[in-house]
Amino acid sequence: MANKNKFQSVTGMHDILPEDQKYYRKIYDVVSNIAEFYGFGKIDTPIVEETELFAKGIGLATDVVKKEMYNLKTKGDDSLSLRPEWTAGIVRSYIENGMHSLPQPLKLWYFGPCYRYERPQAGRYRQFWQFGFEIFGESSSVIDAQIIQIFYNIFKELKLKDLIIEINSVGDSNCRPYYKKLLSSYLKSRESSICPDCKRRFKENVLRVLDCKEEKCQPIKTEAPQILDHLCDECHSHFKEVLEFLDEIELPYTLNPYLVRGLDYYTKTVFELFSESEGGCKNALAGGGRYDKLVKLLRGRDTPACGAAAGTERIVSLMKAQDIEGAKEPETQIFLAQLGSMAKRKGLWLLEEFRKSKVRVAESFGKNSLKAQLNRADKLGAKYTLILGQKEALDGVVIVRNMKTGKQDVVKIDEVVAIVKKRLK
RNA sequence: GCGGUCGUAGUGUAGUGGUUAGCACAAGAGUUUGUGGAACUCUUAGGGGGAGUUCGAAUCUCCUCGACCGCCCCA
Repeated sequence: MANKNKFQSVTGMHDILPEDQKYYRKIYDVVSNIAEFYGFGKIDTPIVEETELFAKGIGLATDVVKKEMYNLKTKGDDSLSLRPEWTAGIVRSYIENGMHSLPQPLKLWYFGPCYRYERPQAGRYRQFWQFGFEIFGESSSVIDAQIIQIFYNIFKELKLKDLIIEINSVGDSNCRPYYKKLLSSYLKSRESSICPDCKRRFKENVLRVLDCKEEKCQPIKTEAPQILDHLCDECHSHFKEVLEFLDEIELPYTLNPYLVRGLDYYTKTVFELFSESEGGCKNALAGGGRYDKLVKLLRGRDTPACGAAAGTERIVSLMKAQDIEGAKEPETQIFLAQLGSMAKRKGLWLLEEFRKSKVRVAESFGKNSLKAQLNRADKLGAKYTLILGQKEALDGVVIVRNMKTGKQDVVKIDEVVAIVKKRLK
């Protein structure tokens, strides 16, 4: 503990305060509207799953599973993990709930926190919110394009600038093993000239060498055999079709033959979305792809699937950097000020009358000075302040003060709701 | 897991070995106790934590915690 007298949030996790909620709400609104339009059903899965689900689904050798999971043991000696991403859990749910017997393709979306034990950094947290879309039971390439389109549309609707899609194909079990061999033998011949990290990658996950940013590895990457040249017929035509769809809907993409993702379950299409604007966040805003083998791997029926996820914190920070507004806060138009205990009681009652008529009224019942209450009303930007004092309470009236002009009218307390409603129009 | 920068009231900052640790904003109370947006007064509240050096540490050293930024990896 950093300070024995104070608690603080744990490393890499932070509060989302009221002032930031508008960004999250805006994102949620846009995402849920789009999900609804495209016919996705919302799903929530538990934050905790069996460790083995992730190990098997994401891949034992991946960094996410090997060193970034929050693992815990229960009293019953079960090994559980906080979800580092949603897909494995959703696939589990798809299988467990027999969703294969629902009309296919089955479309699901989600929005919620994930956990990864990593070093916190720009756009990276140990607790972070992801939203994502998954489509099960459809192998057609049009689905891949549609998933990309959905994410592009979400970002477009959020007014994020300079969006770019990077796309690649990582092949499938027919062609990827062969390509890996090819790449390995190529790299073996150049092993002396690659960076130390790549030497390690070469052993652990050859494909990741393609992702290296080291200067000295670039020429080696350029001359390396590219997976796109070695896709099997099926993967090749699938990928070609995806690109044709993207051309058709005029999405700005670039082929990135070096794009390989860190989760093992991908087959065929993989992609990431970025914003290339100033304040340049090199982090992907969203990433995903096709995972045709995952459902079967997790002991379900052989079911093709495709999906992607986006990082909410990264989007929020980009929105701030690009001066994009969050969801609009409701305005405070009416403030109810009271003086004296009798007025306070009447005020409590009057507030309920307003609530029943769906008129938002702010108040500060805890304050006793009228001055302080008017001050608050002013700061909240109220158009009218209703003043209810001892005198008014006795007479059954309320003073309606126009905050702009300072003009005040005395109206009957039974009519004030209707009168205020009228004035606000 | 590895490297770099940093850590003073709620926020933003000043102060480089001895100061009542200063300022601004915010918050709260008030200036004829029933009238806001100005001014003024007052109040709340501070050197991340722990050790060490020293007569004396916010200031120097070490450890630790945290934040930010890279690497790795990812959303």
